[in-house]
Amino acid sequence: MGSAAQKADGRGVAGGDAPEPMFDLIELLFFAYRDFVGDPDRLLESIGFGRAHHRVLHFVDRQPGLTIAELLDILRITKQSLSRVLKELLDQDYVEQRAGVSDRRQRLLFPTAKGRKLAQDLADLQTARFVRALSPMGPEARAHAIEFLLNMIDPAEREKVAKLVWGEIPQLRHRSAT
Amino acid sequence: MGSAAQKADGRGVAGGDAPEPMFDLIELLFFAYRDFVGDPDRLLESIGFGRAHHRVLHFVDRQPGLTIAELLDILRITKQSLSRVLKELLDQDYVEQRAGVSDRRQRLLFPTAKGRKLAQDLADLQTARFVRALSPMGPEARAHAIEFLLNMIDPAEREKVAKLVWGEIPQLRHRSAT
DNA sequence: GTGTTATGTCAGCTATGTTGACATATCTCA
DNA sequence: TGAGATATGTCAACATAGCTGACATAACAC
Repeated sequence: MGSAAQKADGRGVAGGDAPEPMFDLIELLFFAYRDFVGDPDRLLESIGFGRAHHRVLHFVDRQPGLTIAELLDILRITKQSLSRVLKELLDQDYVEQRAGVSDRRQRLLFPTAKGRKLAQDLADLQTARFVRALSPMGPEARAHAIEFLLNMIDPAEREKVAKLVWGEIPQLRHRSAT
Repeated sequence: MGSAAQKADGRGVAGGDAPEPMFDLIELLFFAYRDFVGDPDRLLESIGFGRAHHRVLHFVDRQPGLTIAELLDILRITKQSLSRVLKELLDQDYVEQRAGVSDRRQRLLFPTAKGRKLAQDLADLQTARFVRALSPMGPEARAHAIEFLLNMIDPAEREKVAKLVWGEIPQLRHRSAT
């Protein structure tokens, strides 16, 4: 870390201690995330939806044809939690189901035109915030933010997330290993 | 944005449209935040606490002598929500109250030794994740992450957050206004 | 001494997660 | 072809953490 090597509390004298707590990053990430979800929250509330609906719609929009099992794996919630929210999205024509082609037990999820519109509006709100955050920074700011956020994810999850985000991994992005 | 100026859907022909959705940043922030709070969640669960307890303890630990009103303002929750969680922290000796000195209606909140220990353990978990994320990146990665996250916060809130995080604002950090 | 403020508390509601148990349709494979 | 595994649905009950509204108390301010 930068400076601050001296401290007067009970630790940090010598030996393998924890590094200085990064209170700034901890708190900034807390507030940044709150505002990041705040924009969508307001729009969703106006149509009687919540964050849970947002997550489901987002991933269905991004991965049309997603199965229930895949969605549960991405969201890491139980099927009972998912079903309440998904039922509302289906009933109100934001999402539709079709039977799987090779396996007719599967329910493939697709956004309707109405669902794609809402998903796009929500993504636009969040994108606008990223644009406002990054535009006053250097040209590499976006790449740095992507690398930083990817590195914040559990290493065991990164490949799965990268596949979900970019399809089939863009180019192995570790400045690390060497 | 990098490339991708052509698109085939119904928009983006000309005129002041929204920019391309930044799905990568949207999803990476979602997963990064989930893992960021996942470490504390597991520790908290082992002692019967939840995220709400974490937030309260964190800010009491960081701002000893915080009043109820100030805490409500930081967390943006109602006093009824706060009171349930705070009561448990008080009952179990993680936090203690003292009457305000100049205004005895106020309840000043302080962490106990036990509370400081827990707050530190939680902060250490989150700090370790930041260290793992930043160490394979360049020496300026931390400063970039701080600037990025601060810029993600609502402009109207930034000064308040900066004061909370650094005390009295370090040095005006806008590469933006030129 | 009256009105405002800081806080506490009771009661009930909502959103979103959980577990456990069981039902149904479909697939797979011996 | 039939038995077992799999994908999904559903019922019921519960937990956490937010909310609103109403009312109480103590201490401050003028």
